[in-house]
Amino acid sequence: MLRIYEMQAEFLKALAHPTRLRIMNRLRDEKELCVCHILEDLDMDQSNVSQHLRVLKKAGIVTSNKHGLKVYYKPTDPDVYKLIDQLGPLLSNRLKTMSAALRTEV
Amino acid sequence: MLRIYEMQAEFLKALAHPTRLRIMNRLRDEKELCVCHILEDLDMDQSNVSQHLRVLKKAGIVTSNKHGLKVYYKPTDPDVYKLIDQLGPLLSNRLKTMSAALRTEV
DNA sequence: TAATTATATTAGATAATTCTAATATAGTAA
DNA sequence: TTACTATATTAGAATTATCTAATATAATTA
Repeated sequence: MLRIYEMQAEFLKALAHPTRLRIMNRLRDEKELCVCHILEDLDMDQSNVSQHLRVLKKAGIVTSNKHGLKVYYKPTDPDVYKLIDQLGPLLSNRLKTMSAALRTEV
Repeated sequence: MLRIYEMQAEFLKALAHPTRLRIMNRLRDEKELCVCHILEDLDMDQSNVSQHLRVLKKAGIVTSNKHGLKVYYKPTDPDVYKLIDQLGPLLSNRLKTMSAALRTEV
């Protein structure tokens, strides 16, 4: 029995959080980034960010490796940004449609 | 204050469910499809499917219109499939990486 | 009007996610 | 060894998502 939709849903769910999308955006174009630098941009609890990184890692979206005390994260597959970058046009189209609908309904 | 990551996350979250991905796949290449036909493929409770359709609609991913008793759904923006179709390669790459890792570790 | 059909909504139970706070671990340096 | 630093884990509370079952609504037909 194929569970492709389950796998797709798990992947999307792992991405579908503002903090995790922020982390992924921070990792864009970076070879890799240590947690200490990821933390800098986020202004969030260290343990919370650590938990979000775990979610991304469990879904296979990022990988990590340790050098000394520091742990470096990077996207497993840079193609994940092709997916993320589809969101921009989709959302702006949606806003356009909504505002057009507002205009005609008023 | 920009909430772009929140909007992106909401959109992804609305897609991130096996049943909703199944529905979206069913709607692919269709001009529009009535709930009765969507139900056919899913073998699920009618009210459950109706609730999933509501989630998709609230996120702006599908739109609906009523003709008589029937309600027809279609994707708001066909470009949503560009995003969905990125999942295939990402997941198969992930599987490849995992099976390679297994081979070297045994 | 009454019955039927297609779909939506509600209520409530269960499960999953998220956050905060506290604590644990692993590596480094004194 | 002890202290310190970077990161991870755990526990528990609060929130959100999901499913099932029951009911409601709106359009159609008899």
